[in-house]
Amino acid sequence: MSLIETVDFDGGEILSLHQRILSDIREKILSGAWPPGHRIPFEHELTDEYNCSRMTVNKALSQLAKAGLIERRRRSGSFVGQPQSQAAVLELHDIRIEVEALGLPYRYERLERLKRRSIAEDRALLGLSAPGPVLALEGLHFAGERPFALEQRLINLSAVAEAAEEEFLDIAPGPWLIGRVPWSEAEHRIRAMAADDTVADTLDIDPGAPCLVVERRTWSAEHPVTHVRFVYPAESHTLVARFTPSQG
Amino acid sequence: MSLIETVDFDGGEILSLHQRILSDIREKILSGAWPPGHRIPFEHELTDEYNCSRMTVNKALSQLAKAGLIERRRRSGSFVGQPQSQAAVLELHDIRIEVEALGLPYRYERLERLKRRSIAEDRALLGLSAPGPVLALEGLHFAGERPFALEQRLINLSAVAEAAEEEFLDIAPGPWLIGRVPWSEAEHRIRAMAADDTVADTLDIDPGAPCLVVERRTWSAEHPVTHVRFVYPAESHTLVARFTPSQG
DNA sequence: CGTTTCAATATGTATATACATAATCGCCAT
DNA sequence: ATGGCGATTATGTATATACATATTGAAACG
Repeated sequence: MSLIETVDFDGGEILSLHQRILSDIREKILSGAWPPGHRIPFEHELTDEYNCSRMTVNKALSQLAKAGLIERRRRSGSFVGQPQSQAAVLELHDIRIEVEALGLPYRYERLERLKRRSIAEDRALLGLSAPGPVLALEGLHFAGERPFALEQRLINLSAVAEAAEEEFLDIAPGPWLIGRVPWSEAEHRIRAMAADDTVADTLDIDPGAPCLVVERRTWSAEHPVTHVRFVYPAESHTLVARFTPSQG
Repeated sequence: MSLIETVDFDGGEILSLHQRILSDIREKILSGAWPPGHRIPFEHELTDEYNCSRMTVNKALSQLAKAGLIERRRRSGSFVGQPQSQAAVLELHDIRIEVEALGLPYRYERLERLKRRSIAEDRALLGLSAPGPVLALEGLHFAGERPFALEQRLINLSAVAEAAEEEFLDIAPGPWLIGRVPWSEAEHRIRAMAADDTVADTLDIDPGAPCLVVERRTWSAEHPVTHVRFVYPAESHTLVARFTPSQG
């Protein structure tokens, strides 16, 4: 028999001790068996219960604490936390993937491409303080024959110089940027908007029709990279977000 | 001098070794110094660099791996991951807090309250398979004198029996439920919608005006608890979501 | 009676060690 | 060549131990 035991139980899943402690406690909390405020067993008690070292218990509890499920207090013990503010994780996929998930053929078409020195509006959208070259793009994502989303994008050419050479005729800027910009932070704004005449015409919907607007500002290493606005006709799109007390 | 050293540097922040390794590596990845695919030093190399034990390095790297910043491969080493699909964290606050953040007085008013045996539509919204008692509520959240959001809610009375006794005259069901339902999972759907005549009248906007709709389904311990639909006039509300490569 | 001090306690961080396991590399026999 | 085999290597998981640190509760003191 090995020194490190793995336990085969229930569904036949193999869990490490660490994971078993984690899921046991999580289950107790999520089921309500241990309500908010309840003191969970001390580390040394769990050490006995699971017949393992304190380090193993400690790692599991620290993880639960980081996930916000429990709160740890020196000298007092660990307590089930109060359910915090609703925070949901929103997965924002590439539009190609969304369209193909619907079983429809995807196509991107460039409508406009303009290189210019940033005007005040560009700088506001990108969060730039000084003027510099930007690329303004407008394009349309199709699902089959129907417009699926309108994309209006600004790229900060000081941050992504190579973009100046790219035509973006039928490759969308999103996928192009991923892979070229290493890792980034982003801020998203989601709102509803009535289609103005131009947007309505482009998306082939009625003027004034409701649209879902998703705006994203992206930074890489503190430098503004891009600002993009996606406009979806209301019928074409629902964002789905999930909240599960972190599996952390 | 203590055995466990803490290091005081830069901004004067005290970081544990563990945290220092974490933030050093994160910085290298986010700055692009170590691009995606780059092999980061082996554990034993970092052990030398930071003059600490492998366990400490291992904990830090495992954490980065769980956060998705790096990918670990046995026998090969650890590598900077490809920036994954955009996932953003959406904080969905209580409406009272949102309104008060705007500096406006908040008020909730019940419009309707109906206890009934679930009809098919209720069960579809709640995700119930068998019929049972539900409470259907409709209420209006005010910011000052103006309607801020319309709330249409179903509560599964089999899961939250006490709700049957509550009038919800001027206390919103959201805050009431928090604290009574221990920990929960939720699914959110966000979309744009045109106000129909009833909604327009209630929210005091034009029929057909765009609205942002946020629907939330909540479970606790696998049991459906509540379904709620918030309808915001487009002007009144923007959701903000942030994505930062996990600090995990 | 209030305050100060101190020991006890539970968690926080780190070490050295041990063994497990998956993947890869090179060797060898076919 | 090539297909299998074993050694090597880097990570994965767990242990026992040590010392740090915040907090509490009780004892000692003015």
